[in-house]
Amino acid sequence: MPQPSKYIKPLIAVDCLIFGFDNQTLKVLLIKRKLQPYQNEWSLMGGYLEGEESADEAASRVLKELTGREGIFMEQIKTFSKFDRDPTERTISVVYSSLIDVTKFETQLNHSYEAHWFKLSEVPKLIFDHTEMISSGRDYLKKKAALQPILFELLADKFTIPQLQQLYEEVFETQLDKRNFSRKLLGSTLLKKLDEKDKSGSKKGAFYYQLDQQINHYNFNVLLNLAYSEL
Amino acid sequence: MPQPSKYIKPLIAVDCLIFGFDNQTLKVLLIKRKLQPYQNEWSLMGGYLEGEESADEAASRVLKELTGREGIFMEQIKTFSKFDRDPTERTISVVYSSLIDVTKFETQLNHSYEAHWFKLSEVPKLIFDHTEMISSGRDYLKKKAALQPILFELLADKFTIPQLQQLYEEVFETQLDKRNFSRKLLGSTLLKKLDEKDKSGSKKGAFYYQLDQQINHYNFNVLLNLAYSEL
DNA sequence: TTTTTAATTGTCAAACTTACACTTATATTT
DNA sequence: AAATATAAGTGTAAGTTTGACAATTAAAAA
Repeated sequence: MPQPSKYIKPLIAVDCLIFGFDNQTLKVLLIKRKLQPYQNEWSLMGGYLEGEESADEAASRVLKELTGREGIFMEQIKTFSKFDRDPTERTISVVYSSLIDVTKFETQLNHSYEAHWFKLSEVPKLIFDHTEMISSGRDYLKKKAALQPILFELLADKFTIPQLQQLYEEVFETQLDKRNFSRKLLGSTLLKKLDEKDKSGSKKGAFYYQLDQQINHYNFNVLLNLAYSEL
Repeated sequence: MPQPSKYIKPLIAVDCLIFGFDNQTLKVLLIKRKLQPYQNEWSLMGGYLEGEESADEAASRVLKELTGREGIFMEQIKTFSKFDRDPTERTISVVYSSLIDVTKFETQLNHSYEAHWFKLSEVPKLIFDHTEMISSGRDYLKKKAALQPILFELLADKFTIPQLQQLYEEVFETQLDKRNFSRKLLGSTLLKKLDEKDKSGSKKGAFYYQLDQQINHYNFNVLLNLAYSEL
């Protein structure tokens, strides 16, 4: 049994890195910090572990507090533990990343946090090590998305091929040829074409697609080859 | 500023998941726990955060304590935080994974820990959630190795193509065709052939190779294609 | 009817993957 | 000294995928 004198017992925080896509740009959701010190500075949405909560549970709670929703895609990214990362009190923070469809949440956000979506290139100065958290999360997203079809979490149920391509271009910070892109995606058995068109982006309109149920039968190769040159 | 009453302040542990390869099998290094309770049960090598240490620093210290070495490849994998994961006292554990060359460390191990290498298929019952830690780490290793040439950390400076193939087969739990394997690897500009042969594995002997300095120019495609079908 | 805009689709050459089996170097055995 | 045993090392052809490239189409707007 450890001796209390030698071992530290810090506060445990969870911070939520929330990625969103508005069919144009990849964004992160930031809030104005409510606590002193650094009150009203921009930061990730966060909170402290309470009672018998695990970090996963705390992150779900914190995420629900901001978005009003449960069951949002969420993954643990990394734990930050430098001694003086929070000058107020020794705190270790477990960072989670969520992917959400911006349009679905625009109206539901808890307004008391003054949350705002920022383009990744326009993220303001953040408190503590939150800037580093974002770059860890961005890196994680690239690698994860190279191996699994998770970027669909950022899209609405129905989406168009051009929207999907734009998303991949944003995440991997690259340009893709649209002929090759749609050949790959449509050849993947991943997508189901709908009869409906999205007319918002062009006069001709682009057909909507949905993720096909059987994402199991999916051929990972498709995404790998899209992505590997950008990692 | 958080109120001490509402928020928890647990002990912070680090646990080291140490992978090794003996040119045959992928293994993990386990120790006999020294602390009560569960004394003498098998577990990952671990320790508690002390003083102003970050988790990275604590993990390095713990790893050095067991192996006698510094500068070993090490990465943070995941943080485990379930309420009752340690029934003794609320403890949150940050798990790290290391890759080491078994032969290099066989003799240097700190014997007071009674460390032992176990095949992944023969890991005994472990304390707490350490079994889950191993499976998280194994999963992480696959994904990481699919995107980056890290498995060389598990080999000696000099290694043969058959050894390397055996390692990839172990990590990805698959069989690979040796003609295709060597064609890919030798075509990658990743390896430099030496004049020396390893005669231990066969009568003919296999030429040694080394990692070429310029791992930057490396073509990730090589590893991706080796790996994607196994993820 | 014409214009404008973005969506959609095809081809060809090059590179890569997969499947498959014989030859070679060396130690060991006879 | 010759024969044998063992794992290392190597080649090829067919099929598939990639990457580079531009014309056509649908529909709204002028």
